[in-house]
Amino acid sequence: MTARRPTISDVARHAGVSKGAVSFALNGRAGVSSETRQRILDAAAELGWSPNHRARALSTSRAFALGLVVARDPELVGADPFFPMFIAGVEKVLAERDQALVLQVVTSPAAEEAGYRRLARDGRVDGVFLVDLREADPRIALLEEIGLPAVTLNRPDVPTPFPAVILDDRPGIAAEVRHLAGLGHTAIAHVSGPEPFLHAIARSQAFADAMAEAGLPPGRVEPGDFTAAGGRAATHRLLTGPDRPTAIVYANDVMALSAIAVAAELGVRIPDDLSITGFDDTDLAGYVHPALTTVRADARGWGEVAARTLLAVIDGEIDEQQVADTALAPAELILRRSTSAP
Amino acid sequence: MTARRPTISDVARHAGVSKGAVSFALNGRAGVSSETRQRILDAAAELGWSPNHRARALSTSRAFALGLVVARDPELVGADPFFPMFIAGVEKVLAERDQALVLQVVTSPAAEEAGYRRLARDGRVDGVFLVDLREADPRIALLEEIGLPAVTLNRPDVPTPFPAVILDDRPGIAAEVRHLAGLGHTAIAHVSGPEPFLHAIARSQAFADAMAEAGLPPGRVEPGDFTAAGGRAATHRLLTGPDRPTAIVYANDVMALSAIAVAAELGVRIPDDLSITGFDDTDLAGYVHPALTTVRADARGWGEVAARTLLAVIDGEIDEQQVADTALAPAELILRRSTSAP
DNA sequence: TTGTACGCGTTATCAA
DNA sequence: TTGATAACGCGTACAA
Repeated sequence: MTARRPTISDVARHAGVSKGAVSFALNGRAGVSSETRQRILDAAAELGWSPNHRARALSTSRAFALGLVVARDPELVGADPFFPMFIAGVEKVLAERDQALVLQVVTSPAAEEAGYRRLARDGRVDGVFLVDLREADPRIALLEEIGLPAVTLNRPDVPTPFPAVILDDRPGIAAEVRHLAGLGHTAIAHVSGPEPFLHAIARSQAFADAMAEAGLPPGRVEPGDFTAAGGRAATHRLLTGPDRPTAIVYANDVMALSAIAVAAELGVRIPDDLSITGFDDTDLAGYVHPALTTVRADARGWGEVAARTLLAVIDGEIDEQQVADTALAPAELILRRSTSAP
Repeated sequence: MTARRPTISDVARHAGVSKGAVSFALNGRAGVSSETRQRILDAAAELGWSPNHRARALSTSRAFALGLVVARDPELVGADPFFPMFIAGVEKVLAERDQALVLQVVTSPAAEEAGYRRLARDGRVDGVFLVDLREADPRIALLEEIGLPAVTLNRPDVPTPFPAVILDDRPGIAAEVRHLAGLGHTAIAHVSGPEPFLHAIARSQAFADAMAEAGLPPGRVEPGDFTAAGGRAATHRLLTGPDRPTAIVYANDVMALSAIAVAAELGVRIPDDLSITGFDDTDLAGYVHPALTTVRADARGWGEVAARTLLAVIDGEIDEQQVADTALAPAELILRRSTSAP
């Protein structure tokens, strides 16, 4: 027996009413008396009816799904605890609402645009999360053009019709610089993240601002790329160049962790000769020698709030004009052993 | 102007044929002469028609999407390069076929079952990837029950109707043990992955087998859990207990990397006093001190083959009875600096 | 090749 | 206000 799944018509027949009445009753809409409503609900329960998602999607022109397009190099994604945590947060909200998450991983800018267009053309999702915002991010205009709702993680540097869910990286970096300055460091350098990313830029900016606020001369900034290889190269330049810094603030943990090896090879002791700080608080950060002082953000909470916000936008609860940004608690400093007085 | 999207009826009208003819023509099916077919194709192109995914999904009862339910702790996912790589491989295949990937991250066994059931009930996906297979994995029976096609990554330890895509972990571990034995190590220990995972068990088994093959006494095995904390604890037990090993084979990189700190704290030099090997070749592995000897598998290729296989199962191209397993090249040894003669 | 029923829930229209 | 009827979304499949 194939046990055909009961449809709304079956329920209607069973309850002795029309299809339309069933739809109203099941969606809690006015238009049916409470007693027939109950009869319909009973019939539905008895038959074990559950809505056919595809039929609903067709008739309402909704996908009941949200999209996430990840354009980072997968190597880079693997070293970052952000994505799994963020997605776990998103998932928590979506599970409650019977929504799904459609994930795309793309490896080129062309594929990225194509990815969003395909998601929109096929009506695969009702909205998307815009992560890893870049300078003059072309996706803002793209999504406006194709009419796909979105929320951005942090605020873009271009006019945007989309609400932003903000988790400010800067206080974390500032706290690190203050911590180092408080220990007596004056020659503090920074290894940044890859240029186009707004969060990388924000961290660099926060570094510069915090240095100024601490009354210190601007520190050297070496470009990094969030990878271990990039962190190693940048660290090597800093430690072998003139005016060796006594502390380095890294834009992420992986780069900071790679510095431990460079220091060991060059005979530079951490933290005695060199203090280092990371960003992310990866699983490993607390289990290296010396344990890494870093900064932790609530990526999971970010995912939850972003998901709720995006669903609200889709449901029209948030006016696109009065873009209401939501701010989360900023990243917090985790003091460990990789920092000490110079 | 809302520019209603052209439907198949519009195309039919434009080409002066029936809806059915259009459907045949666009799907390259027989039933229309090649000239009317061309006329229809021209009309479709002129109107800028593209199929309405939702309507197609409803009438064919297909989702045109595949599912991936990740039941690992998100903390654990973040430290593992497997998922992003695997997903990138999957994505490559799906993009070509206009399929989507629906991702679910769950944090409890109950949520896991509910996740699969929801995916099936809502017809969200046409099939799923079964990753992180466990002992007597209940998902095999669950998926059979709900009739959701699947492919498993590696072969389960219970009867399965699903094809397996195999990437054997064991040769990688065996190569590590042979390498260490070749260097003269005899007291080799193993820090395993968490019990229920079949890949963790396979690695432990491979370790035991390789030790026997090398003519060595069975090495000590300490349970790990793939996390840095677990790796640290296990390493500490091994290095402070009796009969300290001269080499440790870890079931993953994160645990091996955490050993570097333990060794440093105990004054154990790597590799002089202790050789260590990892598994995964994470980004950081080559950038610690000393660089980690480990094993690398082609997770991206795994994703590609798994996706192709799953689509073939869904399309009925693979007979469920004659489960045809596909084997990929096993993981390869990456020799670096964390191993040397005892 | 054509015409049309079908998949299934939503919603506008209309009668009671 | 309650509820029935029918149109709608759009492509597929089968009888004619």
